[in-house]
Amino acid sequence: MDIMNTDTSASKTEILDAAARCFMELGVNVASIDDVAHRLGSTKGRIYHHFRSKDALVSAVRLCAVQFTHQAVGPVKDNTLPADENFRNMARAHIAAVLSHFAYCKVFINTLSGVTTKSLTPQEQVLQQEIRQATSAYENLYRDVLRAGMDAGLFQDRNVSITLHSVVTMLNAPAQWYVPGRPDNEEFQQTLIDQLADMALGSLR
Amino acid sequence: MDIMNTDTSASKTEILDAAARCFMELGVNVASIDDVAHRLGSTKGRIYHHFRSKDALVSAVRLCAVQFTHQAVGPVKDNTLPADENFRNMARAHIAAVLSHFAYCKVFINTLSGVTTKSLTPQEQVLQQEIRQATSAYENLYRDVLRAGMDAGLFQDRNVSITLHSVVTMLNAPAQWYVPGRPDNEEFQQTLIDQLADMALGSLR
DNA sequence: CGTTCGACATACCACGCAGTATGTCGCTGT
DNA sequence: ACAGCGACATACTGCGTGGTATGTCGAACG
Repeated sequence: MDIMNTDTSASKTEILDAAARCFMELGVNVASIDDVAHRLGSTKGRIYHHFRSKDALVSAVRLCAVQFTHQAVGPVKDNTLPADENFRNMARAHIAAVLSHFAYCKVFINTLSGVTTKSLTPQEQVLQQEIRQATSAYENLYRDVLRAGMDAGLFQDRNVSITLHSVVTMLNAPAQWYVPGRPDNEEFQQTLIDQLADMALGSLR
Repeated sequence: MDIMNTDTSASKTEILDAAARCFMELGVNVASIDDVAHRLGSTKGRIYHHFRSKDALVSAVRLCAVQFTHQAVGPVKDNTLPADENFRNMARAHIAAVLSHFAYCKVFINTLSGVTTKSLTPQEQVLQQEIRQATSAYENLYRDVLRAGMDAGLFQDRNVSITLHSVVTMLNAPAQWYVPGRPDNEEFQQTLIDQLADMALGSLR
């Protein structure tokens, strides 16, 4: 009777996929709910049945982006490894995740600023806080490794916040310029993963 | 009779400053023309007298951002220097420029994606093209140095596009997270310039 | 087999905001 | 002193869009 939880969940993720793509292509503010619905071959009713508001939909997409990367990087993190090697593995997993869930990640980084949507309902503020919390949790994965590397003398001893923000931004950079879909042989993505991870690691030592 | 060119120019830059701040604080799409006008103590009439449309105003702000950094970095570039030293000077100048013209640069990086404002007037497309051209010209400053450094064996031999995009994104990163205005002693900004430039350089070799 | 309920579709409203048409005021040239 | 123009202010409109209220339809109950 109630494995239809899977049904609603499937419908939700389908909506999220369409929303992520619309927001990616048109921009979060330009894309309308009707645009998302039209891509689904549906109408607004379906979306507003699953999400309270447009902001809620956007927040859901952003939260997914964080969860995707976290789920990709968390498992490969291994603190028994030397910090530099550990970091490289994490960086590679992160970049691969960004490429896999491109639309979500692009929306996420494009909404990092300008979310000052003034007076939002308490319901919304909770979601925002949830995202910030998830983001912080994810960043702390790197904060650990950076501190360990600095203590071990493997990384330059720099301001941790500056280092963290700079390196994470660099790892997210493909979401800003990479154009997916092209005759884009898998090979280039591997080159991208290899070289960008090396650059990120190089920026630390 | 016509040094009032200076007058209109002064009024325009005043508008641009207000627009950059509004767009930075509220987001480009959320901020309305009326918001910008209100910040100036004026009305829409003044803005629409100097700019054909809102998109034209946004484009003007973005173009200013590129010009600011170009004017800051161009003069310090010295190809007689070894590539690594040359790059470091350019990076430092770039970061300093980002901090100086923070609002403009923040708007610029926040509008890097999502400018697919579908059917825009030819007038607008010209502006867009002008911005892309200026951006390319600026990026070519770095492309030169990267190639020179790779040829000289000072930098790792990597895909130039990947390297360029990654490094420039990293140099622009402060526009995404840095919060100006705080009890922010000048000292931190110097630390930021020093350490971020070092990281960018480190990512190359 | 009637009832209920979830998952949407349809039709509609309200409003914010870009853009415009028109008015006003001060300066400048002649 | 009058014409003309530049630099705005004021008042107004139209449309896009977020949100809602209501209808429909099929599938799970009992």
